[in-house]
Amino acid sequence: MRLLESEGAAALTIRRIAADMDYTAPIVYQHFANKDALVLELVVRGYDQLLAELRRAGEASDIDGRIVRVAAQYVHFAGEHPHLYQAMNGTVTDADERRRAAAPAIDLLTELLDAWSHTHGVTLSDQSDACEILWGTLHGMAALGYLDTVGTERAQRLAEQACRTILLGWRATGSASGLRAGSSPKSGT
Amino acid sequence: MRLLESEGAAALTIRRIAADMDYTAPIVYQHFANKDALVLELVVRGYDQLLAELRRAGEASDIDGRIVRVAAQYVHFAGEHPHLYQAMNGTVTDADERRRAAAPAIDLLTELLDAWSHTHGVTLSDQSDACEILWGTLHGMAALGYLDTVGTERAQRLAEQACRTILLGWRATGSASGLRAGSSPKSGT
DNA sequence: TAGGAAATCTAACGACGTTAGGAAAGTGAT
DNA sequence: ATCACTTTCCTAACGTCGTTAGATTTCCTA
Repeated sequence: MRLLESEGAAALTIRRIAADMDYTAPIVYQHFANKDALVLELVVRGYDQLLAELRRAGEASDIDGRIVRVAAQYVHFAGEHPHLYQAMNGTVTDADERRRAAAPAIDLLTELLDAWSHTHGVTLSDQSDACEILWGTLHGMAALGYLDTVGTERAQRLAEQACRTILLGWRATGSASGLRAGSSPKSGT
Repeated sequence: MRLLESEGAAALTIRRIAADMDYTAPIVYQHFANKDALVLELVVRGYDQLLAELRRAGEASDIDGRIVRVAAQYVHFAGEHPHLYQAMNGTVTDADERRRAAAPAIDLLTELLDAWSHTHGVTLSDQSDACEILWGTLHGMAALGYLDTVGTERAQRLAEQACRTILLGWRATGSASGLRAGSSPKSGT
């Protein structure tokens, strides 16, 4: 993990891992069936850490603030651990195992959305759809952060903004009718 | 390109590329400085094709429909060309070059958003922020499509839904006041 | 037809993931 | 202390990768 985070995926070599512990390459295969299994372990631990940080960020009082702060923390994590995050979402470990590793974090989002819809009296058309949208958006903003033209801090801001916008949009759809294209937006029931 | 799309990035080998054209490996280096440059060329062509498809999808009449259809087409492209799309967003080609390749497609989004805000009389707090959010969201939904639990069709639907929700949210923020919160304390702009 | 230029191949280097088989080191009983 | 046995670790190798140097072939021109 130390090697991955400090020198990137390209440096994460079986021989290099072994050498950093004063061993030779074959020793690694006594602990992992192959390199993919090793990377998967790193990915799982990455999601564990991410989950812990998201939980801590979701301890605010009001539900909207909690969601927004979780979103910001997600992008912050991606910015702090770029190589790890890219391994967590890369093509080395297949999609199914990644999803399984991410499940608890997604559950956290589901809980937050549940509380949110309950608090605001908004029934989302599909709870699971809403969760996926939020999850996907966070990943999208995190990916933006790696572009030189965006950067982590702005990506974090964008995540908060996107989050607030989506929540607002859901409240608008939830409250039926809502906006009118003209000039005076009356908020209908 | 044919090899990448049909057999994936793992099969995209210099020797394999050469063999498929009845040549040997060194010949490839007369056309590309190294493998990264070759992959970059594929990425650029991928963005060209994506841009063309997005343009075609953005020919509907009403502006909201155009944006939503572009969003769906983006995710559709990612689903139709998974290996190419993953190369376009992978870590092999660095972020700066990817951004440059994606620029025209992002410009298209900017134009659409411009027309949208003009049509609805909504002035977005930051045009460029809005564009990045939309762009990032599309990527997020596309990434979701690769999960077994989501799939391309649902990801496409989610993209349309996320798109509509965000637009609705922007109209709500743009029209000030908008919804009455009822009780929730929310952070201002 | 000879000679130079262009095109292409063979062979190799170092590094990779991975495996097989042997050396070394500890452990227990005699 | 010596033997057998198990555990631990390393050396050596295989095939593949990206990449480069040098030889070889092919082709055009004078």
